[in-house]
Amino acid sequence: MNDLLFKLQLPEDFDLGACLEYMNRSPLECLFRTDEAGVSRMFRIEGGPLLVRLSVSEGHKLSVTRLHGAVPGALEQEQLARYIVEWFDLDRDLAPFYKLAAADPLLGPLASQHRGLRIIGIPDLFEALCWAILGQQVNLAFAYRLKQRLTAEYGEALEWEGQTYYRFPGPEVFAEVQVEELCTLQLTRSKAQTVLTVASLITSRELSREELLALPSPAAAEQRLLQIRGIGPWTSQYVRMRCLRDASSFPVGDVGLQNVIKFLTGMDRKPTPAELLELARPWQGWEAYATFYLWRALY
DNA sequence: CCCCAGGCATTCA
DNA sequence: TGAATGCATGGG
Repeated sequence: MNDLLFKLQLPEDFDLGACLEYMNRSPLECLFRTDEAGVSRMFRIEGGPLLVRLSVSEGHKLSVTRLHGAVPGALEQEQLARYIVEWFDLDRDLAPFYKLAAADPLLGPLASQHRGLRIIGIPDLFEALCWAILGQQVNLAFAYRLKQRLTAEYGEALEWEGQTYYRFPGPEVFAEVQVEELCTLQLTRSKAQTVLTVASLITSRELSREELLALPSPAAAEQRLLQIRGIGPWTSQYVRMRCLRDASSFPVGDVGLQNVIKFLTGMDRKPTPAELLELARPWQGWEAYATFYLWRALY
């Protein structure tokens, strides 16, 4: 079928291939499917599920095509476009980042090697919070497994051409769910409780992405998130980075980041948060991008 | 059996 | 305010 819905003009310093490499890092990823030249993802619009594929087309444009499902109206296409802009951070000018990276011994090689990679966002607040919560203090493979189970159990599935596509469940799905039920998916009690707390806050509109973005500063948004039990510094900084699109967010507690720095600098131990902050001084304003690129050295 | 993983809450000085 | 400790779970 392959209906072209619309095209988005891509910014300079965008390379879909570099983004796909990152997105392709786990075979357990269940919320989108990458191929050599693009990525497909399921959305839900008024008319039902909609399967969309993104790929690059002539003139440095991103083509958005409908593979299957409901036909989006003009308004829905605008929402979809907005989602994609946030997903790939398309409206950010990366020139300043590459300028500082070129002068940085740690970032320089990574910036050249992955040039055009952007922070792959998680525009939906509930999904972003859940992903961070699931990822607390477990290895990444297990975090993906937890997300996969949660999605398969509570999300929405769509079969098309022999593949299954999933959509992450909305927070309202968890209204009647008990902690014990989530624990059967191998979430710890604490993770299960935090997921339910967040689901309830978002469903009742006590918490929203719009509200967080409307706060005076990203730091204020972080403070707001920290008030929620089960959400600590790492989770709130991670959400700032992946959902609120704050390029200056710096998850210093991140063990992956610590390990990369240890590896790249040849330290015989992991750096302390204080040492990381010192190291990150030249990255002022771009700490999240620095972190994202540094993560690339891990896989 | 031990250590680690894209932490958090609690306690104690 | 900040360091130390307990905690929960699977993987290697």
